[in-house]
Amino acid sequence: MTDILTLVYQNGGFNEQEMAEIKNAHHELRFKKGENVLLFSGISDGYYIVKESILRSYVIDFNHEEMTTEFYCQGDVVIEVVSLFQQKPSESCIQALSEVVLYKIPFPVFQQLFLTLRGFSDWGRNWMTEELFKLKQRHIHMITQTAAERYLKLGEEKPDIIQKAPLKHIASHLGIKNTSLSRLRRDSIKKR
Amino acid sequence: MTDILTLVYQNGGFNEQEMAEIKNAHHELRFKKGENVLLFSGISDGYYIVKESILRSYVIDFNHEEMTTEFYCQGDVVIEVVSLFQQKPSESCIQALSEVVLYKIPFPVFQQLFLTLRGFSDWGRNWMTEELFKLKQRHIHMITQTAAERYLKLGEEKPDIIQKAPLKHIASHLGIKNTSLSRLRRDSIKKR
DNA sequence: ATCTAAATTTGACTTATGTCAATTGCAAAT
DNA sequence: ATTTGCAATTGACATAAGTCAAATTTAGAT
Repeated sequence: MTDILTLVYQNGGFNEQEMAEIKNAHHELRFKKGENVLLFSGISDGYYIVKESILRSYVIDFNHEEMTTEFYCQGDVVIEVVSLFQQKPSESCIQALSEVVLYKIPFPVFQQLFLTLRGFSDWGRNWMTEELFKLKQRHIHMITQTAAERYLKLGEEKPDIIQKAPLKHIASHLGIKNTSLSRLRRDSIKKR
Repeated sequence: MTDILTLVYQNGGFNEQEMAEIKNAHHELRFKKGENVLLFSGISDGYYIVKESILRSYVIDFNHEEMTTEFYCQGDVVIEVVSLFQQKPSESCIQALSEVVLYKIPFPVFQQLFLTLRGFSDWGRNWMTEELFKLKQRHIHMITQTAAERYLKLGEEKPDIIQKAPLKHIASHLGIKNTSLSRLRRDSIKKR
């Protein structure tokens, strides 16, 4: 099995020594189901990558309901961008959806890498660029596709989530109510 | 009247000399109504800031319809992020909604600034960070608020747009059909 | 293993927004 | 000033998703 960190950084254009330096900056960390990697109003203490299992990030919306804004699977970078880069209180909460294993770079080490390894800040900017692109795409999908189409799409992109995450979190992430997703699932099974 | 560029860069922590260097990198440029600052599949040739009037950026969605993804008003930074930073063909098109005056930094100059002025790349990262935050907020609003609420919000944040942009563009930006926005406007006037 | 609370499912009904088609308004080009 | 075509409005009806409440299933705690 190829190691996750190699996959994550493979397109950064790092040489062997740089790659080793980056990898060494990470250490493994576990969270139990339901534990929080980052709390509301907490200040991000580092940068994480998912080694195993799934997490979600959520906010409390204007109707005082939880809304899942992101799911994280193996290989995903787990960041609350504003809180990490500007060291401000987080607007969202990041939570393990089951026993989870992460790689962490603590903030001071992260900052150091950013300053000393030119390629690392480039890598970071590219990551942000892609993130912006994905958010724009998501917005387009939200507007132009039905909930059923969005559900199928999530299933293709993150099959783990469809299988393992609780229905209510998937529903809020898709922008529909639990009841609607429940019916959606029933009906899409019927069709087959 | 305070000059736009001062406002745009005031929180970047630049000293006077740096500020002057940045400002000097810009030059003024005009576009006529309907002209494109960036075309589909074009490669971004620089970075723009709105001096006067309004623009929009749009994509062609899965139903082969135009969808306005962003409006730009005075002081806004006009970028197609992926195309600028990765010099890839643009997925969207940026268009002047009337006679428009922009400040431009041509790509090579932009890149130079990025490399030589430490604070400029920091400024860029902060801009991206905020952009990511805004996109997430927009997503939350799209899910939790009604079209009428989103319309009012746009009116508060970008009153210029509500007044000057064509209804159909506002509608597609809000994620509703022209007909629905037309009715929305009628009904909200009635209420008063 | 049992109990309890939370998550999911389902039914009946409501609401926001979409669809389609006809009409009117308006602005650019001649 | 007149024409022409796109933009906006409106009516009648359709549909996706929401609401509320009850029934059932599931997972955690004891």
